[in-house]
Amino acid sequence: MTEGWKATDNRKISESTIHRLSHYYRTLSVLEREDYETISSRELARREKLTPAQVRKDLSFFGSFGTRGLGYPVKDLRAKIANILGIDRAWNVALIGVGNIGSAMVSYKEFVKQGFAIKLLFDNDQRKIGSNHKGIIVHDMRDLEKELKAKKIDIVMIAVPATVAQNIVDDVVRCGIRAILNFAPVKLKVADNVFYRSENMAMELEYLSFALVNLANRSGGKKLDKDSTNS
Amino acid sequence: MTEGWKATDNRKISESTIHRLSHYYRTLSVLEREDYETISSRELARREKLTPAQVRKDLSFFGSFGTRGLGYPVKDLRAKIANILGIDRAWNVALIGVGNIGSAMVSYKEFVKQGFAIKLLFDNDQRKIGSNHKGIIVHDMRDLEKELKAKKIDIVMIAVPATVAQNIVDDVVRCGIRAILNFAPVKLKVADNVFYRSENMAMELEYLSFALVNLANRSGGKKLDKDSTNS
DNA sequence: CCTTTCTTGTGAAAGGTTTCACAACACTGG
DNA sequence: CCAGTGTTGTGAAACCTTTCACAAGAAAGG
Repeated sequence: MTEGWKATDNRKISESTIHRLSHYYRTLSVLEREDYETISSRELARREKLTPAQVRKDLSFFGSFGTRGLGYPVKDLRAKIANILGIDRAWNVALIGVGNIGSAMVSYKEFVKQGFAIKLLFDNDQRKIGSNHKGIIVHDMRDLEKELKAKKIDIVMIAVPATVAQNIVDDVVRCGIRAILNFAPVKLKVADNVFYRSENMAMELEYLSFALVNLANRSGGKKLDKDSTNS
Repeated sequence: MTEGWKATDNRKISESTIHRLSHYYRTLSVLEREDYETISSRELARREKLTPAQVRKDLSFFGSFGTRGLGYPVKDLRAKIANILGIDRAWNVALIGVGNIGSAMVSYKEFVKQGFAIKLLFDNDQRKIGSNHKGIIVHDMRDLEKELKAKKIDIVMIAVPATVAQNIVDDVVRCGIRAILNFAPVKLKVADNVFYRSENMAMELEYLSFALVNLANRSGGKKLDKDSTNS
């Protein structure tokens, strides 16, 4: 399951729209703290380095939240986006693989802040099983199904070596999990009724490397923002 | 600087193409280890869950590497992609912020494997400065410019709290760095002659959350792969 | 050397996303 | 209650990416 939801009126909602919504949400949180009452698409776009039309189109997939002549009510819009993204509730997350990256994720405060609580840890290293990370006990992989069910886990994060990641994701899917975030540097195959995302840090560095090589070769080629729409 | 390079004949190369190249590179590495001589776009596409046309089009931006009737020579194509991505050389990377995520990155083997060597660490916590992580000394942020120049750093990774990330990225750019990978959960503003990428784990979870909510609401809407092209 | 089979490379078509442009509406001030 | 200004919501246009479809070339087998 890669992409492809429909708005109320059947227009297709792209992955990019969802990611921008996440950004709007963060910006609106800041604005709310700064006591803004309303914000225009123009100002929101300026802060996000987008066009005002883009902002309006993104929001329009989900309804009309603004007032002509005035803009969008900051507080309401933020709540509405939280609802659309599903982060107005608590999600139970399990993490498999308590290595370097896994440990970092346990301590990562941004997750909790957005409603993602890591409730379960797994590893198959006997030395780690039973140990305590930030108050969470590391369980044996053999208890996977039992524990996932008991703790009502919604989302599983996978931070294991690339070589075993596919086996583990297969197990996880077999336990009925429908949403997986993968940190192993491999592309995993999942049934298409499972939501799957992958975070690949090395690939982002490769993109930068490509950019640097092309910058050096041509020493030009830079793309300017076309649509600053500064106020 | 966000996107926008041109192929030899001026066709535009998209971000997606570069990311797919990274994937092809990994698959070709596996194939080479398994002693494959050649691979067809059809087979490569099957492994990547893409269409053969997509694979051929991606490669065609950079030249014609295949032989009609035969396919692509695995070894040569891998080398060629490594060259396109710029990972056929060593890049010097510095990491700022030796907290949870920073520490994980220091130990992340995939970087070294792809030619990205972390050569420098920075922090502004006096307790961390001078300490040793995997053989690399943590430097004071005050020595930023001196050390970046001395170690000929190409790429800087930023793993500091969101609140200070913008200041740090400004400093880094002032030191002449042109490529930045950000792990802080904020969108940073950089001049458009700087290559910038951001890794935001919380945003990926939000995408999964959105997917789960929409799955629950509609219980349908899944998108099947259209183009399996199985052999 | 000819026929068959295979697979690339690529214009053209289809499909998707972003931007434009403007009608519709809301508020303000006279 | 009307004119002026500001901003949304949205079809249509522009732009970008993917897929199709096929000519061109390569190998194999007679």
